[in-house]
Formats: sequence, C-alpha cells, structure tokens
Amino acid sequence: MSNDPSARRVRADATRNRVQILEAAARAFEEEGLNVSMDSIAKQAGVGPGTLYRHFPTRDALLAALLLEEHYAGLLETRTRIAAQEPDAGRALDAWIGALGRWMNAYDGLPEPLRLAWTRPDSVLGPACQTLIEATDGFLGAAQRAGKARSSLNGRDLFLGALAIAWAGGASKAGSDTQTALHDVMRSGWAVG
Amino acid sequence: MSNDPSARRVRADATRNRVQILEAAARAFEEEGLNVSMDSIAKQAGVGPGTLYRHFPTRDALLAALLLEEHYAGLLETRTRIAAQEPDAGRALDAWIGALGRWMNAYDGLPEPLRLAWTRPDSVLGPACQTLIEATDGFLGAAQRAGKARSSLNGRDLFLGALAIAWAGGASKAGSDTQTALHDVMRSGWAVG
Amino acid sequence: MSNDPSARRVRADATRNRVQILEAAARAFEEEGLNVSMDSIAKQAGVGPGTLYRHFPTRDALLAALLLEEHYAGLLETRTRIAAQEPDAGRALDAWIGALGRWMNAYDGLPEPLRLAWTRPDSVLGPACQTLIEATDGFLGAAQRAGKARSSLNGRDLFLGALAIAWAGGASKAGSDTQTALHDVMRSGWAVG
Amino acid sequence: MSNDPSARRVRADATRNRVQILEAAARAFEEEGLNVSMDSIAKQAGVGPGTLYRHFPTRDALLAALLLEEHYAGLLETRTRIAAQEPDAGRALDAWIGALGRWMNAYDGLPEPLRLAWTRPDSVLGPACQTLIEATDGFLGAAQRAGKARSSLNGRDLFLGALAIAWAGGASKAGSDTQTALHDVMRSGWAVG
DNA sequence: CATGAATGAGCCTTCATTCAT
DNA sequence: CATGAATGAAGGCTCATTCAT
Repeated sequence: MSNDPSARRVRADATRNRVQILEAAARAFEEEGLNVSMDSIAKQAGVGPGTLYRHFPTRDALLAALLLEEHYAGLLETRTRIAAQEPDAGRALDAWIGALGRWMNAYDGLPEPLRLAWTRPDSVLGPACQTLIEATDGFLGAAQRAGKARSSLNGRDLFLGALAIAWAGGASKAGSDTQTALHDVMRSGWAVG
Repeated sequence: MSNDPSARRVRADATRNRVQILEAAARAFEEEGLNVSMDSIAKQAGVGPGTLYRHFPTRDALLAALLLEEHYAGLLETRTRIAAQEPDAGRALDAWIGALGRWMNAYDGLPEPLRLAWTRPDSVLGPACQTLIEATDGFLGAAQRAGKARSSLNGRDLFLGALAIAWAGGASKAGSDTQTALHDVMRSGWAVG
Repeated sequence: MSNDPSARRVRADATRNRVQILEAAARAFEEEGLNVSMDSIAKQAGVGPGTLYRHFPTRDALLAALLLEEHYAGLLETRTRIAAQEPDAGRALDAWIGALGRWMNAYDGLPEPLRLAWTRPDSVLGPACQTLIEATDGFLGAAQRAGKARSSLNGRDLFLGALAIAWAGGASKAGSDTQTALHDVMRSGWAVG
Repeated sequence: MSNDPSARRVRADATRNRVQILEAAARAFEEEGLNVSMDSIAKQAGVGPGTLYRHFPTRDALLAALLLEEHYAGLLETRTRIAAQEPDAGRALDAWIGALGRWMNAYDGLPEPLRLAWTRPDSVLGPACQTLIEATDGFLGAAQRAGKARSSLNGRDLFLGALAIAWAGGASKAGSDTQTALHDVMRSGWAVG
C-alpha cells in the first residue's frame, strides 16, 4: 500500500509550504490585487522566492492553482446546484452567468489574465476557461431548447460577455450597480420574450 | 509692446514642443500600446522628460489631450454626421455605438484608463467620458422616443457596455469577431422588436 | 557471507548512479560548457542533486573525476605512443604539447579551473596537473639532452604555456589559428636551432 | 565662449557622479576583482543603480572607461617613453610587452573580457585592443627591421601572447614568477639570435 | 544511500518622477 | 522654460548547496 512506487511520498514540508503559499497568495491577491509582487507573496508565505517558483513557476500558474483548488470547485458545485434546483432553463442560465461573474471577480484584476488565457490557448488558465465555457454551453443549450434563449448565440459569447462585464465592474463594491445594469442588458440580449 | 512683460505670449518653442510631444505620443501609443515608457515618448518627441512632464503632468493628461485634440473631434463629427444622415433612430444609435467602440480601441490598452476614469471622478479623462455619455444619451433618447430602444436603459450603461466590449476584443484584429458577437448581444439587449 | 554487515560492498545503484552522473556531466560539459548548472547535470543523469553532491562534493571534484577517468587515460596513452613512435625528442615534445592543448580544451572553460588548481595546491585538480607536468618534464628533459630544447626551461613553464594558449584560443573552432600562431611562438621559444 | 551651443554644459552633479562611479569601480575591481556586482559598485559610489546604468550601460562600458581614462593614458605614455629612450629595437619591444602585461593585469580577471573583446569586434573594449595591437605592431616592425625579431610574426600574435600570459599569471603577486617564466619563453620565441 | 524540496542572497534592470542647472 | 541627470524602490528570477524525509 504505502510502497506503491508510483505514489512517491510528498514531503511534509513541501505540502505545508504549498498550502502556505496558496493561502498567502489568496490573501495577497484579495488585498492588493493580482499585481502583488511574487517576492512579497513568498515573504508572506514564509518561504524563499525559490520555493515559490519551484511550486509555481509563473504567476499564472499560481493563479490557476488558486482558482482551481479554491474557487473552481465551488463554481462547479454551483453549477450542479443550479441544474438541480432551477427548473426554468432561462433562469438557470441567468443564475449561472451571475455565478460566473462573481467567480471572475474573485480577485481584483482577474479578468485580464482570463482574457489573455483566451488569446493564447497554451495558457495554464486555458483549460479552466474551457470547462466553464462548456458549462455555459450546457445551460445555454437547455435554455435554447426551452425557447428561452436566442438560438444564434453560443457559450463562448456569453462567457466573454460575462468576462467583459466583470472587468467593467471591477472587484470593488463600487462597480456593483454597473455590473447589474450590464447584466440586465446582456440578459435582454440573450433572452427571448 | 510685444515686450511688455505682463502680456505673456506663449513662447514659440513651447507651442512647437507641445505639438511634437502629441505627435510622438500618438505614434508611440499606436505602435507600442499605451504602456510605452514616458521617456521613450519624450525621446521620440525630441524633448527631455522634464519638458514632457511640464506639458502633461501625468500619462493620463497626455492621453486626455491626445484623445480630445485628435480623436475626440472626429468622434463628435461622426455624431453630427450620424444625426444628420440616419433617419432611423435605432440604426443611428447602433452606428454611434460602433463609432464609440472604434474610438475606444484607438490605442491598445485604452479601455483600462477609461474605466479608471469612471471610477475616480476627478480624473482628467472624466469630462471626455461624460460628454460621450451625454451623446450616447442623446441617441438613446431619440431611439427610445421612436420605440426602438428599451426605456429602462440609460446612456451610461450603453457607454460602459461598449467599453467592456472594446476591452474584451482588444485592439488587435484577432478580437474582431469577438467584438462583433458581443455587439450583437448588446444590440439585442437594447433594441426593441 | 554476503550479508555480513561489516563487509560493505558498494551498492549496485550507487555504482550505476556514479556512472550515469559522469556520463551526463561529460555530455553537459561538452555541449554547454563547464558552467552548466549542477541541477541540470543531476537532471540529465536522472538523479537528484543530493545524489550528485554525495558522489562529487564540488563541481571541481566532478570535473577531476571526469578528466581522470575519461580523458586522462587517453592522454597518458598518447604519451606512451609518442614516446614509442617518435624518435626525435624535439618533435616528441612538440607532439606532447599539442596533445596537452587538445586535452585542455576538452570542455569550454576548462583552462580556468586548471589555472586555479595551480594557484591553490590543495585543489582536487592538482594531482592531475602534477602528473602532466611531470610527463612534460620527461619529454622536455629528453629534448634537452638531445640538444633540441633550451636548458633553461622546465616542464611547469611549458605546461602553463600550453594552458595559456588553450585559454586564449578557447574551445571554439574560431580560435584555432590563434592557437596555431601562439603554439608556433612557443615552439620557437623552447626549440633550439 | 561659454555659449557655444555644441558644447552643452555638463551638469555639475553628473560630472561628480561620473568621477565617483569611476573611483568606486576602480576600488571595487581592484579589491574584489572584475566580478563585483554592479549594485555594489553603485552603492560604493553613493549613487543609485539607475545612475550607474545611465553613465555606463554595461559592465564592459564601465571597464572600458576605466581602462581608457585611467590606465590607457599611462600606457601610451609608456609607449612614447620606450620609443624615446630605448635605442635597441629588440629591447624596446620587450619593454613594451612587459608594460602591456602589467596593463592587462590592472584588475583581477581583466584578461577575460579582453579576450572576449577580441572575439566580438563590436565590443566596447575592441578599439582599445586595436590601438594596442597597432602599437605592438609598431615596436615589432622596428625590431624586425633591426633584425631583432622573427619576420613571421605580427603584432596580433604578440598581443594575444601577452594576454594569455597575463591570464596565466593572474593579478596576484603569486603568479609573478609564472609570468616571468612565460615571458622568457615568449621572448625566446620572437627574438632572433 | 537517494531524493528533491528548501533556501535566500544576489543579480541585473526598468521607469515614473523630481530637481539641479 | 527646457534640459536631462538622478533617484531608488521594486521586480522577476537563478542556482549552489544543505537538509528533511
């Protein structure tokens, strides 16, 4: 069991450091935005910069891990919950887009790298976006079949729309009515009836 | 007379420098995006950085001048032309939003400072935005009166929508279908019928 | 018997690792010069850096082993061959110095540590140099006895001369006429007649 | 006079800083060798790293300035003095090569960049080397015409020989007999008779 | 004995802005 | 008013070596 050769034991300090880095990064991203210096993240995590770079060779890799391990799970959970609890496909799509928007503003400045990930498909953030686009496609397809959404749209468009709106509003509370207004416009844009 | 010290005329070289700076900045912003170093703009203009800063105390001030003096005029002209030539208020609004989008992508990275101008009302870019929002309001109002646009919207929302779309597409040609798709969504969002 | 704990046999994997490290180092030194990172050598050898350091506590130790086990043998062979086949002591010395020069450029950057070894007599590379100096002394002595070399010289001087010339030429082909020219000067320097 | 427009007044602090940087660099190069960090030179000069880089964009540029302004002048002076005072062309050449060797060891590690300058002709150090090679050619030519030096040699070879010897000896006192010995070999190499 | 994670000083460089001249 | 030198805090990143496992 424990000597399965393929499951090399991860060193205790490595795990600990990884967790500390992720925690520190989450804190730093939240408080100072996505542009905090890597060095300062390392310092806050109590590790040297080398350790930080060993675990996450780029800022995007760190961000991707954070998004995937912390927020992504919650988002997919939300997807399941919406799918289970909202019988109206139109309102389900709306709820999903709302959740997407909140996820995209988990950190100040997050929309930017997400947009870049879109541009360069080899980005570490790419797969995450892809999955979310597919989820959006799922909700959109259901809404279209139910006659609640225009048939000319696709999930990518709505994902990008949500991203643009998240960018416009920013992470601050201040932009929240901006976002609401834009979401309303977008909803009128895809909704039928 | 002309050497009356109180009758300060603007020195000829000062005027010349201002022009050269604006030209150099336009070129630099176009070719390298909004993030060129101020030093390089100064160098291209053939002046020292001090001179650049004397004329334009911040990058935003430089940008604002450029936008106002170069592109803004063209945009307002466009407004007049649309108003004069397009009898259908809905299509006029659409044309205006298209022009707005092109203006917002005059330089790579321009949407960002425009959004910030929105956030901080004392920004030098604020007034320019304000005027454009009012223009948008004008077109929107006409469209609403003609029953071509939803009455729940206001110019600010559409301006921000256009900005968000411009951001999502970026200045590159690559984002052009992205922009088209989002514009379509937005049009469906405000249009009636 | 074989599990008598006091009769420490070298573990099979240890031997294998040592060989792999030497091979990887030879490759890396050849392709990237002597300044490759130790990490990358370890990686190419398929071992962890710790293992690399266990076998060779410093870069110089690794180099010394490589030189001794790989190239040194060949060089001493060359010595024997020259001694056996070249009846003219002057030409033998010349041939030896040429072989020395080639050995000194086995890797890009090799002359530097050899010179340092010279400076610090406790260097791991010291013995290797010493043996080669003695060999040079042998050839030189023979040449001197045959009246083919100046009697004021010693092997150390010629060894250092060859080293300096190897340094000047570098490992690249580009320096090859440089080396030829300097070798000519040096030959005229020691040769009689 | 003072308003010659082409002779822009150099700012006092600029001159002061330049001098301080050169002094600090000379000290640092002498005491710690050529590989001191640029940052530490800046610190020792009492300026920020930016100032250092403004004056000397690369380490080589700094070195070149130092060599040219401090040592080079002295070397050319030496050339003149030798030419004036030494009637024997062979001994003049010898004296010149000796001076060359001392110049090449002004700092620990100096031969290395000089060799590189040789390799890449666009180096900032290139011109300095070129002038010295020409000077060497001058002395060598005179010696050749006087029948004191072999006619097959050129100044470049002797310059490189001197460089190689300087490298082999290093800047320390310890290498001084090494250098003497090698110089002897080289002298026997070029001298006639 | 092997592993590879951790360390962390140190490196070079940029640039918005100020200020001496 | 123009000039351009000075500033200096960051920033990202590397790598030889040690040590926990």
